[in-house]
Amino acid sequence: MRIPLSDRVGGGAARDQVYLAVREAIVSAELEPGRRLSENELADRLGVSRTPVREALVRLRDERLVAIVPQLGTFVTLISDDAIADAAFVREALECSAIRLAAERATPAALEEIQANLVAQERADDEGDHDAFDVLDDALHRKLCELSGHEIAWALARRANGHLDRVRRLSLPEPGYLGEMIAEHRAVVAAVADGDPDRAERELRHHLRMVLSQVSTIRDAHPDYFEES
Amino acid sequence: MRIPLSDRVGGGAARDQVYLAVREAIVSAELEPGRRLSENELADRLGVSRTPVREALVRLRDERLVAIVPQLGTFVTLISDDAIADAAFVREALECSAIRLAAERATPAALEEIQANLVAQERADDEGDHDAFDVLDDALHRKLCELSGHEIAWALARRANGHLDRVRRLSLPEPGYLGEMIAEHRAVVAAVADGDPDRAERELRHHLRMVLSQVSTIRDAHPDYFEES
DNA sequence: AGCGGTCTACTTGTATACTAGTGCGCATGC
DNA sequence: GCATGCGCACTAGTATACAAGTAGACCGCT
Repeated sequence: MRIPLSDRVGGGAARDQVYLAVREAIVSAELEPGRRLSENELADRLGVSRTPVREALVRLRDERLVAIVPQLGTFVTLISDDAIADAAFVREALECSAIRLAAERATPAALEEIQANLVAQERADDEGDHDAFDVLDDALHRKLCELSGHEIAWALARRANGHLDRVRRLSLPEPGYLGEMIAEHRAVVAAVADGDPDRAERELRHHLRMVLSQVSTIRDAHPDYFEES
Repeated sequence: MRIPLSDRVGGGAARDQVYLAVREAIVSAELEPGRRLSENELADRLGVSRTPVREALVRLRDERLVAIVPQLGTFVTLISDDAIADAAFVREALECSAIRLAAERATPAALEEIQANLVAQERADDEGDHDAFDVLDDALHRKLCELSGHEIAWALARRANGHLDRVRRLSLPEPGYLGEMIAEHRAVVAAVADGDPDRAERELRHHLRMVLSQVSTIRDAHPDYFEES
């Protein structure tokens, strides 16, 4: 079982790879909400020992994606309205604060990079590549946070965003949905380019709340994934 | 060395106690910035094994209070202007968003509890009990976040706040400083009680920025604690 | 048949053993 | 005396062993 580090795919340590793998599995609902996990099973499946698995699970617990019950088991948390509301609140607070600064500090070079991202989003839309769009979406929001000088805003928002990410990944986008998202992105970016913090914040807040509108749809499609409130 | 759990003071697991103990030691500068830590030494000192120590250190790394360098050592981070700015940004974003909701949702019962806290703050000021004031200060901010319905705002703000906490704890308050703080607290609470989100946010933002004014003082007193920028 | 106690198999929490790698010091050669 | 190279002691990362506790199945009793 002792595998040299160099044989492991990816650059990071075992703990980080376990974290990424399990998080992706949870967010994509490959590990469905409510499912019971076992540190031993995960360790076997990923070819590592329990130690890095445990450290990864602790991080996921901080994100409320798993619940660890001593002497009983570890479970994928059910999607909860409270957790979704908290995630939305945190993300809105952090990103909207960040974008105000971004609007004041944006440089032409950065804006050019962002424009290229928007073009790529449209290409992903044309090709119907939903996964590529998600990656570009994240990259755009991250870039906007970077512009504020507080990259930590994105890191925290992302970490708080687990429950919302699950909703996003579960949703099968209706035709035209991506186009709508891109239009909102453009509106936000335009306000930043104009150096208008108030408008940028308003547009972003509107944009961030669009995702919430999908929650009820997903809830209807997968009631067993949700916590009863 | 195998100590039964019941013999350990406090209610939490070993990992949590290690976390609290080490965090307190760092924030109070008992473990001074730049100091090298050793998992083995900490484990011996606290009477536990390396495992819970490691898990605690990972959490502290997330808060940027320690830096873990593989195969080399773990170090208490130097206080950094960037980290302070990030902490202030995050705290301002989260708490100011929360207090807007708090101003809309505050109940008479909660306001009464907050008033009692303010009275206790004044008693602490009279008695010159700075530690008690810090506890009450935290309790007040936490309560205001709770009122918003997003307790997570306080949890995240606190976790992001490590570098600022160190500054706060290092500062020897000048006479009248606590009185000023209490006056600002009263102004914030009054705006919340009036149900005025805009004023509450403005007052809180002003209040949160006061702590920053102490940074340069501390930097002059302990230049070796700071990262050169 | 229905109920109750025990026992097993599994869980996480903690402790310890081992691996790979780094820096520092000391000894050796110049 | 000084520079260089080797070795030791210590580090964090990972693997494994042990401890404590829970749920559920199963067997015996009423």
